[in-house]
Amino acid sequence: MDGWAYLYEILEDGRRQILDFSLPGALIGFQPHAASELTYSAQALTSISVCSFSRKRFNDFARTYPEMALRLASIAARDQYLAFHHLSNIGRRTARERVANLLLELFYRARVQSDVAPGDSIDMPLTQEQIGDAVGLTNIHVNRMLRDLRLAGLLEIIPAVPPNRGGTLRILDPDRLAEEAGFVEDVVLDEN
Amino acid sequence: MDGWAYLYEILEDGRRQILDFSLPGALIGFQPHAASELTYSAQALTSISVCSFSRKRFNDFARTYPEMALRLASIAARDQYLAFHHLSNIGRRTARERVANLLLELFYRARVQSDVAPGDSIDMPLTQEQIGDAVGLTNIHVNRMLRDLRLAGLLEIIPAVPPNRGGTLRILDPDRLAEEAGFVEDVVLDEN
DNA sequence: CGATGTCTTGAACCACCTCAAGCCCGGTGG
DNA sequence: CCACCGGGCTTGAGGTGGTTCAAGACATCG
Repeated sequence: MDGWAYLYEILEDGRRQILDFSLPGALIGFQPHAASELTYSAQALTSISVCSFSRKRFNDFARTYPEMALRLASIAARDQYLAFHHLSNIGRRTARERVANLLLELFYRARVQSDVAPGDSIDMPLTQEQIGDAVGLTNIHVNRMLRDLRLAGLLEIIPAVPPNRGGTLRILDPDRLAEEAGFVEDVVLDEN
Repeated sequence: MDGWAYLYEILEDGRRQILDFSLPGALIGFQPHAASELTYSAQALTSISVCSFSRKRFNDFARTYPEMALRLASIAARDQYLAFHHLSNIGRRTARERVANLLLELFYRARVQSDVAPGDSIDMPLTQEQIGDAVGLTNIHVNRMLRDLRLAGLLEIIPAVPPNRGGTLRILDPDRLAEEAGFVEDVVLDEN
């Protein structure tokens, strides 16, 4: 309902992949076939407030209100769609494109759910290491890419310090950045 | 209902990312919010037979049979789960691990839906370039990794030649390969 | 029999990683 | 108040995993 979190998976040897970021309105942990355990988990980036459901009662509810179940399927499909875009991003783009793409995505996603003027800045409580783990890069290389993007006059980013402090992103030239990153805005459309 | 296909996305400049492989039983193209266009498409790898639904009638059907809608949500959630694993694979694993992981995943997925004995070989009508596009590598490097895995006595793979001809994969030592790839079998559980 | 597409291998290159050092800042304890 | 510490940012230098370029082999197809 409020705040940011991220979903991640840790590999055997400690490597971490961030799978998605959860902004207000997100549905996480939905897994109808109760048999299997989830192999990924979630971590809050800010103070967050959530609304939790009992899995069983949630399923019963969906069964009696099919419109609800369809909506559920719709949300899952959209999340999968987003995951597909992350796949293309990580699998086939350069480091620079990857971070630009991620930042644009977060920028627009943050904007749809809380009206922010274009060119404005948003709260983005991410550390460079987290950005790296989301796009498959080293924190160090993320740092260099951010520097380059900053020097190119495309964005301003002020770092997040750990205990809930700050972290701000301002996209100075959304169109040019989107051009460079091959970013398409529709990816991020509202889940309605 | 029969045959293999893959879902893929083409970037502006022609780079291709394969997002998922569709085996018999898969549900593809489900996108309830009819507004937006899909930015990815599908391509058959073999002769396939499919069963198609009108989107509207499908939604109506789900509305009257809520159990069906829930099942839909369940499938979508599972597909998302799979996409997450692909993200970890591409984002955080080495080339060798990536191809090993993909081959193991396909091997087990092919096995659950058509009973194949363990250690047996399966039809796998993939070209090395397609493997590369699925795991974010060059066809050339995929070739080297396959050679290494073959020389390590982990698998045998015979290539697929384009018009529906052949393509076979035999995993010689599934456990050792899974160990090396960090592969967990549950990922691939039946969608029931 | 040439054309096409894939597999295969070598050699050179480069994008990104690893290692290492220094900085800044906020928090903590003396 | 200051010394210290930890975590994140920043930058440099060197190494490497994977790419790019190039060439050849082998099958299938018309």
